[in-house]
Amino acid sequence: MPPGRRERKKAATRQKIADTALRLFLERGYDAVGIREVAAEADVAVTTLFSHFASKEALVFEQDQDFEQRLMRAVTDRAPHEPLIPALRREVHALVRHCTADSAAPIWRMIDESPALREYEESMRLRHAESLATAIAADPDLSRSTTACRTIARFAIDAYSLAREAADPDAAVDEIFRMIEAAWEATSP
Amino acid sequence: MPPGRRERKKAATRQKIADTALRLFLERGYDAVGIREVAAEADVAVTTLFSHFASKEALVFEQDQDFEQRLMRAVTDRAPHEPLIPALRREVHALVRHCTADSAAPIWRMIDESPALREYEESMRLRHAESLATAIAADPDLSRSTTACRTIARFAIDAYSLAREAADPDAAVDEIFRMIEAAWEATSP
DNA sequence: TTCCGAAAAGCTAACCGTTAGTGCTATGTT
DNA sequence: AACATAGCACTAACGGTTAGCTTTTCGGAA
Repeated sequence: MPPGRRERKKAATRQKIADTALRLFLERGYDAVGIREVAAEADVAVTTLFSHFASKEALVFEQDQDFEQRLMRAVTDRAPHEPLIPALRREVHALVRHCTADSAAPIWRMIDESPALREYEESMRLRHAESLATAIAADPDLSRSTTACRTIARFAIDAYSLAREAADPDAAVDEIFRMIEAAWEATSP
Repeated sequence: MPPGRRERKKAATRQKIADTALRLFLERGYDAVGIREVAAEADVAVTTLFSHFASKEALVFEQDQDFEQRLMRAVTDRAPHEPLIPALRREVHALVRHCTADSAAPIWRMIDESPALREYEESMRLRHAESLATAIAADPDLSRSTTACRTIARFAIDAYSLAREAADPDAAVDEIFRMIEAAWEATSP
């Protein structure tokens, strides 16, 4: 059954809000644009805006679920008997490249300049680390302690976060993952 | 010259605000107590409260600078030629014990129950990691890359954060630091 | 001692993100 | 055709935070 008119309209409203918000934020700065302004420009009521997005920050990180699912799939969908760490490294490489692409630069500059957005992203990363830890703990090939799984998941997210800020992001991913590889091997029986 | 009356009064006001806030928060819940209420109970104006504390959350994490300085001193004040990782592990052990002591339990329960406080603490941890990374990078005995220093600092903070939530915090610190030790050795030439 | 400049504290009034309450309108279903 | 419901709008408010301005209090110089 194809999506009905109702769902299409809802999706369109959501998209229009997100597009309008991002445009205004990039034009005039995140902090300088109020929620009431975004709603007016998108021609919706403030309450409608908040029925689509849980907070002002969520307007910026619209597709953060992609991020989370890609990390988990890097673990669950990897080839049989492929070791964990290289699979994770490959995915983190891809994510970092995606974030450091020239087209994404203005958005990340905006995020860096707003403490509220930075805090929100930090919080998001922790959620992602928890999901990743669950995926790792669920793999029967690995069978490490809960603490080891959560630790490696945090380390992988740290790699993403640190590499994004490094002068040479690609090299930073490799450098950090050499450390993560050693940490992971230190947990095997 | 000993501190004058002015500074003593200022410190007393600050302390009274912090004590009142913590008492009210523990009695009736962080979210259930408003800033105006804290100010009234401490007998100060709201603006005075905000001249002493940057935010409502900062009322709870009053002495977070202690935390930051203890971590940095564990690096800078360690015995000559003492390796880095054991010194860090010792300090993280102490910090975790301090936070998981019975007397601190109600405070951490309150923090766990409030998303705003959790986010604030996450943000604090990142700041602490940056300070720690600076201290590590400044040690001439170590001479690792900037990325390696920042990575190890993050890992140490992760250890603190993860161990605090583990069933056996002491054992978790040891387990995670075995991983950190391996990661650190993977960076030596 | 007296007086001045500055720091601390106060008051008012607002801004901004967010939510509850209520009702209207369009859509999918019977 | 009629009903149930999801989406949206509007108003009004709440709570954290800040700007602007006045008053009090202290430290030191005259």
